[in-house]
Amino acid sequence: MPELPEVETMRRGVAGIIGQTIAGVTYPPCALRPMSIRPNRPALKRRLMDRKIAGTQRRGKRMILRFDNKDALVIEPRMTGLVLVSEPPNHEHLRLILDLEGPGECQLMFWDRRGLGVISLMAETEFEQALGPEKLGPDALEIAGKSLKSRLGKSRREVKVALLDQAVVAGIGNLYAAEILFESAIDPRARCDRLTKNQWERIAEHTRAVLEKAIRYEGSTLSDGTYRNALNQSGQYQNEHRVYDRAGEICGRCRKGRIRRIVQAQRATFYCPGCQRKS
DNA sequence: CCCCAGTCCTGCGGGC
DNA sequence: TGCCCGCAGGACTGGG
Repeated sequence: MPELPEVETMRRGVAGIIGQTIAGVTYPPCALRPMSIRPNRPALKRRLMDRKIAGTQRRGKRMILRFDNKDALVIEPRMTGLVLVSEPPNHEHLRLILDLEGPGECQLMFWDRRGLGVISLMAETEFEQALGPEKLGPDALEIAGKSLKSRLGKSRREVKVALLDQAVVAGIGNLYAAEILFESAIDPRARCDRLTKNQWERIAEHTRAVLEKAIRYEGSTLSDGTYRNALNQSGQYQNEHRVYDRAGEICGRCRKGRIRRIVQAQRATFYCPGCQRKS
């Protein structure tokens, strides 16, 4: 499930496309539900043709291609979407191919098994509305304790649920929320309004540290094997998980607690009852 | 403001 | 052995 580290890994993996020009846009035949594309397919094709890729960006869990005319192609992989410059896992779930022309020319592909992903081409004003500070909080790689405290300090929400809110901080999903709170030694059920300044600082610090380390490991490929980098290779961070998907195991930090799985906001949460505290 | 359940969707693994 | 159901969860929506 691509969260910030996986999307950042995809972005870095396609660095070679910068400077190339879109010479072809194709939507491969797909018996399954097509990936959602805005505007519609013919219009997207028309607006993409002959555009030069000026750069790539990432905002939270979204990857962005910037063009010479300031248009932005915003890619939200959601659960199973991949951005690739090599052979996709299969052709059945291939949704879009951009033929690129220029030095080191290649094909840029979007593959999405479940088809929950979204691709949107936006002009500048639309982009600023859709990805602006109203919709998305600060990027998780740059989050500060102060910012978390000012946004959540009076909230009665449980801290783990609040960290998944992209308007608070952009880029954290279910997996990394669990790992960040483990490293911060904070109980995921703790109420935001009961956390101290020091605890917010710890959360911010470990958010950056966990995500940076996960980027170095090129993200997490879970047992379903879906997530791959731009070259269709697995990530390695799943081997570093301390709590996620480790229910029943003895905690590697306190060596006493057993990792528990609970449900918060209809999502699985993993934590160590031995060393993650509410206050 | 926040919560909850439902929606989209496919593949897989547990249970019978 | 085979089949069916439930689960996986990112973003969003409508009702409370």
